[in-house]
Amino acid sequence: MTTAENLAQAVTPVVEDYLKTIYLMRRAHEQVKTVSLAARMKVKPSSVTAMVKALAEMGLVEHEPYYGVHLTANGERIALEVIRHHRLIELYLVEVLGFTWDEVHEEAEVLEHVISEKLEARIAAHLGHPAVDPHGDPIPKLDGTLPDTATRSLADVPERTSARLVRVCDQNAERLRYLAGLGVVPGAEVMVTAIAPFEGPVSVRVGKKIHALDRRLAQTILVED
Amino acid sequence: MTTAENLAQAVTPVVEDYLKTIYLMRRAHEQVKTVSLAARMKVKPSSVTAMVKALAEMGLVEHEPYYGVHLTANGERIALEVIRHHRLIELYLVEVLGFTWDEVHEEAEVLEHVISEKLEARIAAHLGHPAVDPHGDPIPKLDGTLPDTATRSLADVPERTSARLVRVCDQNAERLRYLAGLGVVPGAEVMVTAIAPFEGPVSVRVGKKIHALDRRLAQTILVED
DNA sequence: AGCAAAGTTTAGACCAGACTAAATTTTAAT
DNA sequence: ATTAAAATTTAGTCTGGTCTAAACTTTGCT
Repeated sequence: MTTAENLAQAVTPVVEDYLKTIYLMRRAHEQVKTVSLAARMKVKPSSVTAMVKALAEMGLVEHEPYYGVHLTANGERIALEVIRHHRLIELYLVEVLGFTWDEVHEEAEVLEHVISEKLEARIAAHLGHPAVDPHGDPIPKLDGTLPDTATRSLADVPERTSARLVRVCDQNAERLRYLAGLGVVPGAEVMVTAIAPFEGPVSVRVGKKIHALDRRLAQTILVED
Repeated sequence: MTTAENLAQAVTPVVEDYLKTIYLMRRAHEQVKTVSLAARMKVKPSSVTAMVKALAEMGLVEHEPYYGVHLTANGERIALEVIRHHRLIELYLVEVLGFTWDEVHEEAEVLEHVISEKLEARIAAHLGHPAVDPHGDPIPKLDGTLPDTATRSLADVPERTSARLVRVCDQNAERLRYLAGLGVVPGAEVMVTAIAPFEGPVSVRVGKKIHALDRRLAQTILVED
């Protein structure tokens, strides 16, 4: 505080969104560069340049041009808080208010920025301090830690092997409805019956039916290790 | 749509707040003039001038300088929607998540602008389509109507008469906690034991205890007709 | 090593919504 | 009828966040 950092800016919803996105991209082992961040945030690269500069001045990120952005401890704390809000809200909407898993992302996307810590606490308590949201995404703990979930995808399961689904890393509503229709949801027990060559589809048996899933889609579906 | 009104602006949270405030002030029979609206919105009068001009261009209000602002049909529709959100959220927080009535106003103040119509519907259904919020404030119906509640206040009840409390028109958290501590909440049955002269306090018996309430406070407490 | 493509930043504009300070208009009190 | 006080508006500035267009830097391919 000896330096002239008194000019601290506000952590607005937009700032929270940038931090959240940076966190999630790094977590997914993507490079967080101006262009890729712009694509994720649906803004132009020049807007990212300006915002990253502001975030750096707030002490929330560090930026190495042409290399990437990463969060400081403060930035990460905020990102995890927002992600915790998001995932708690998603689960609450499904468990308590009867939403389906394809409906909750958009709703949580705005609510995550405006709920108080008190409301967050009540929601968490009401849900019994859950570990994962309806998509199987882990919910950051209050202490700012985020446990890892499985990293093995359905496309990595050997043919003729069973696996229990734990997570679906996709927030497209139509695909989520499609998967739910097939019974492909966290918790389901499935058998991989075939994996076509040349990046072809992955066939799985759910109950008595067999469904062929596009390889890229199968890669977003994670199974228990 | 033949005129050049295609330049329609967005109904932002700030716009919603102005409309809501204008509605509530008129409903309370207050004049809605630049200065009084500025005081309510906690902005400077010049900001109100600018915003009222914008609202008028959007067709949401009409403004007669030195006389007052009033809502158009469209403006009123939006105002009532926001008030419906606000009051449903307040009740939900109390009934489902264990909030107290003094905690919910601030929370609802931001949530009211961001919940979807779907979430509003789920909340209303979950609560059984309630008529009033925790303060006894009526909840606007889906059809855009807002039933009146009682208009007689505790200060209008004759001495040595009983009355049932139906509404507390105060959103100050400390006063609400104070009143709750006395048992002065909607639904309570009280007896007015004395009304002091010269705008003096109103004494009420709640259960076995007698409490003296400031006249202005008593006037915010409405009783059944 | 040279050069095009890709990535990044700068410069300048815009919008919403607030502000201050100054001007203007209306009201109300003598 | 005058005039002081109150109310309102105008003019210009600021901030956060976006944009386009143009410039600049790095990377990577031949």
